[in-house]
Amino acid sequence: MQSATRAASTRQRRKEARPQELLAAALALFVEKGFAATRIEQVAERAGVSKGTLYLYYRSKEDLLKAVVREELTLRIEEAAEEVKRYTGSSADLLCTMLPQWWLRVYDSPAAGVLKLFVTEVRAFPDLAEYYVREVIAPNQMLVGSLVQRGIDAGEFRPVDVDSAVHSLILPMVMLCVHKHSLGACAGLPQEVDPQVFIPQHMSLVVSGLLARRSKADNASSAASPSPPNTTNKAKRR
Amino acid sequence: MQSATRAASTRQRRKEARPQELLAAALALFVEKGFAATRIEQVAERAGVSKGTLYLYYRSKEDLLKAVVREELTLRIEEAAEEVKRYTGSSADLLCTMLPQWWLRVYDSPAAGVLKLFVTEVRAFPDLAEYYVREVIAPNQMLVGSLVQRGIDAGEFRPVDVDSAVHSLILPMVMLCVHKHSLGACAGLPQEVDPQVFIPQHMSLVVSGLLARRSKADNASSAASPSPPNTTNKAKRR
DNA sequence: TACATTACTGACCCATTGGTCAGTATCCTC
DNA sequence: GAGGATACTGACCAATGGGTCAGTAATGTA
Repeated sequence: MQSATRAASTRQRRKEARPQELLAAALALFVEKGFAATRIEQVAERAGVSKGTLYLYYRSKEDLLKAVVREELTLRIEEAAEEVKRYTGSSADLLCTMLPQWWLRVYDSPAAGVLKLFVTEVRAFPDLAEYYVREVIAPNQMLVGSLVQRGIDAGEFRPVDVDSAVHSLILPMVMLCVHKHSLGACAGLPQEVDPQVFIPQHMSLVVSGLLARRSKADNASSAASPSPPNTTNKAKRR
Repeated sequence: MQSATRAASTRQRRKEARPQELLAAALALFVEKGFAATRIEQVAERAGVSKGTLYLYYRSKEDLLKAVVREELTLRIEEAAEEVKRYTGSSADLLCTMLPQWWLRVYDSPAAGVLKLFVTEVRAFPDLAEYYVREVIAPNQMLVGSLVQRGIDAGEFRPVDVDSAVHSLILPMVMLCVHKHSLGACAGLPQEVDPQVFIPQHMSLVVSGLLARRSKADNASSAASPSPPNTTNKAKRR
């Protein structure tokens, strides 16, 4: 972006840097205005090149979108996989210390924007969906799910529905990222919760909910559920 | 919608029904394809009228969007307010039985679509943001927040950050609704969690997390937080 | 300085689409 | 069934924007 502002007078030849700069510009604009409402020329301008140049590096607007999503996500996935490998703590620790830290970083990274972009645009680009489920959702669901399952098997956690429990842990963070780039990005609003406070507290709440033995909440929840025994019948992971 | 399919041959005059039908058509298409990618003529066609007719009832495309959002949300808000008024149970009950039921209904209603539409389009239409915060977020945050606060004051709940706790309860449901109309609407994917199972279990998890006295999770969470005492210092609602 | 290579440009093409309006068909009243 | 009122239509207009390509200028080489 810096390079775009300076030296606008002279024509530059920087074959190496263009793709990244175009992707960054495209991500910012796609997240802000949505895919359809973003003009290819705006992307080019923001990246400091002309429209023609953009088409030198990406075949079409759609191509650009897919490149944006794939680039940022694969980056993030590799990073996460490596990190989990590096980690040597217990599984409860993983849930309560590593997950919050990881999401805090995601929240502050461009990946948060990609999440919003993704939510916004999947329906129009079904092959993105397939890719995302395979590369992002499935591994993460599996990873966190196996941690929860381990806790249940050890008798440490209540025998809850594992997939649901994973969603209880994860969905708020996803929503937080999405929110950051939708309503959260609108000016003049009282800013919402601080992720630094919310994320750790949320993990703590859910995990201590998982630990809790018999309590008032259990009765209340059974009363709420149309089919009380159901809560546990999917506890084993497929 | 039924009326749109039958009798396509004869021209119909139904001044009363048009606005609703146009809104319904617009909502469906806006949610599916996004605002910018939806053609006004598609909306008209789906509603069984011509483009010109649409402009008889709505001044512009943007006008139509705002009508869609306002209509569905104000409807939902009035309903919720009335429902809370009607309710006579305890506050813990409210959290564990009424909230899940309410969200289950939202999930199955067009309001879920509006949520996704909103997330997708707010940034482009800032006056929607102001309206939404005032009419939807603030009241709900206040309502659920006061329930949590009451629990804390009564010594029933741990002294957590109230706003964060509300988000822990609410965000997954919002995300679920958004998901339903983004990735969840893509064909050929293994369907995710069943809201019937997830929603009650989630409420139960979080509420029993709120109830829980000292447990492992607390220590873990303090370890995770960069500023351990912070977790409680915003407990009093503003 | 002359020439070749190629990264880059932006005027241009044309399909698309939000919005209009003169005209048409339906309904209502008498 | 004549005539007026109006809900409705769709051809049309002007503007927009994705994509192209003939031309330009920066760089390398001799």
